[in-house]
Amino acid sequence: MRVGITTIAKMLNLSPSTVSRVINGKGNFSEETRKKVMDAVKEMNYIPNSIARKLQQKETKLIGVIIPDITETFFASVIKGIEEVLSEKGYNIFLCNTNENADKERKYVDLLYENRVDGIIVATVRNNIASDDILFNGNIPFIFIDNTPNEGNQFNSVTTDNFLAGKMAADYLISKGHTKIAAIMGKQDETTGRKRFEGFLKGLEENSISKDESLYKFCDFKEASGCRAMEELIEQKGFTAVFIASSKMVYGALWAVKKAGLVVPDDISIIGFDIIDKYQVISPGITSVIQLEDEIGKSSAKLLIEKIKNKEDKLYHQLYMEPKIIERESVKNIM
Amino acid sequence: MRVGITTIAKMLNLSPSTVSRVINGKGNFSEETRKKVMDAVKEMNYIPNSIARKLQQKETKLIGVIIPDITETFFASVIKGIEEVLSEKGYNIFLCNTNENADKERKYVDLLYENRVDGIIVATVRNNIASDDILFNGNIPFIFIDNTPNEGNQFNSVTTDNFLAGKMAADYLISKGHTKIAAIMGKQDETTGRKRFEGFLKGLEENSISKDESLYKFCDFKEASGCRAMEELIEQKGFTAVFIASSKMVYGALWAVKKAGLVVPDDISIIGFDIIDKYQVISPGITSVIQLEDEIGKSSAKLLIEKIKNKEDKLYHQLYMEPKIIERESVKNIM
DNA sequence: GCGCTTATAGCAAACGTTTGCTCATAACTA
DNA sequence: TAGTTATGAGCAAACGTTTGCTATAAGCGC
Repeated sequence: MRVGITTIAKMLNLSPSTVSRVINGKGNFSEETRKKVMDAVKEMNYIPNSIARKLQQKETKLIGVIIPDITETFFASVIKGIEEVLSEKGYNIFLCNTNENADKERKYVDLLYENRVDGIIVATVRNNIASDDILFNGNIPFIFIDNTPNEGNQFNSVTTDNFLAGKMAADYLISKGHTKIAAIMGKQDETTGRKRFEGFLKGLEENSISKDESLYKFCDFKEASGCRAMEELIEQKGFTAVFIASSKMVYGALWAVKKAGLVVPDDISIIGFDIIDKYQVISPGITSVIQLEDEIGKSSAKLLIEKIKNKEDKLYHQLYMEPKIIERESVKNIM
Repeated sequence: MRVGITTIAKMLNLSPSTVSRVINGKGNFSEETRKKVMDAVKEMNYIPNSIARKLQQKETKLIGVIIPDITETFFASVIKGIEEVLSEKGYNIFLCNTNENADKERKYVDLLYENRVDGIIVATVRNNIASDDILFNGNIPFIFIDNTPNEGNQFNSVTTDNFLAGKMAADYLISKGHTKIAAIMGKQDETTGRKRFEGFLKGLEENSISKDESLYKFCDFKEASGCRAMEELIEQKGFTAVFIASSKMVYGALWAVKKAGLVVPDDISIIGFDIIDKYQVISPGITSVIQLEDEIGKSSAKLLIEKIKNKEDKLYHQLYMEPKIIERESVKNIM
């Protein structure tokens, strides 16, 4: 039904090889045949079959992108960044949304292998990937973003410097005079969550503020748990500021604050995480550590392409993006 | 380097065909050879080559999903819905983010054709697709979501009933006693924007409220234009309520309201669009018409799969999802 | 004219599967 | 016992390209 390169060849009394060469513009052919072929291509509405080409070339120009939840603005922005550089370089995205399900993630990795993608970018929800996992043993280049499982350096990654992010949050609050600082942290089995907390503690330590374990709540990054944590803190008392390590937990926490009849920042100062809120629809504006989302996407895509072009290069790159703080109105200066 | 079906066949003194049949579990083979093959598969770490399989079967199990901006929560949610049903049915997503660029969209369509995707779901930014466009003339099933270009019924689509949405907004405001109603509308060359406005006008008409063209501002769905429109309206005066037809324009408009020192809903009542805000971080909460985002995703995926299974079926399906209104605190009852 | 280079284009293998057909053998059926 | 059916497995074509190698003819220097 559909015309292929051979159909055209037959029609023009040429061999498939010449037609192929004309279409791809490589090799030698006369201007005359070039024109004949191109005309036929147009007239017969020929559409190259990438599948066949990919089989031949052992290159699919497809990149698997595995993320937990495309609905989180962070990941959406990352993907946007990825797409931008990928499409420019002729690569395309095979999208895998895992719904934060480790099992689905594993299956998607298998699928990507079967589909012979040229590379993989993965924001994993697995906290420890077995060293005999296909990811580590297959020969498809891959980059971890956001969360890096496992210790050691045997992989490439692009992440925010979460340790620094946590430290910056502590430093900031301290610089505003706070010393009784609570924290609502994400999962500690993920590097994203753990490093933020470690950095936070480091910030306290460097400023000679002693730890108060009772003020640190560990949640799952989601709204509901942030709300619950804040409720507990409000009941406990004994703090003037809170570092909340994800945007969703901030939303949940704000809800708890409102329900308790308290006011930010008069009663409680808050420094959040990933609160972009470009048009300040939240009031008071929440001062927040933010990650450079699309930079993470772009950098990971660039790094991956480098790895693909240069497969023998066994060097491991681990890129850390510096976070920023956006000052808004949620932290009271009590100096 | 990598083992294929033939490598295994050779190793076991079998023919590729039997190996293939064992792996796919179709055809006849003895339990003995089944075991031999399966063992070899495991031991040699055989990974099927989907590309080869796809070439042979003329089926890629790939669905092209074209959207303007994955960063908009609406599209992210739609995609999530799509992924859910697609992955369950063994299909995968070839993601195309067009950045609202019609040209890029066109190129992506070509690319999808070259890649022989089994189907396409497209939220187009093109307001009129030529009738000789490949989409309409190729033989790949496709579904429009969100925005449907062209008149007529020669395509499948899944969209919110935007006319109804606009009408519901008008009806709601009127039911609260408002009669001087402004509107900040999106692009009128897209059905999404136009139908919302038409429905809105219909609502006025049915309630015998005469039109006041000066109160209707036409924007581009984005924050900045929403802000500007609201500034104009505030300057003009002469209204008690506004219908704002996109979430981003609501954010922009709120900004303008705040800057003008006015208060919602005391000075201005607002009914927005697509304001999900599950945890009410915006205050006052914005009453809003909302679309069932993931339902749109799921339904479009289901419909597409149906079309793929049933290519001869030349029936066109146009599904309209009923919007909902979420009542919050941004509309004052002045009855 | 002779050898040599260069420009064109064809041949055929390869990429890794799937599948219709054939074939041999074993197992029934009457 | 002959004829039919079921079972297990191989052959080879096909899917639509790309590409290394080869063949032919023309162009050129001498």
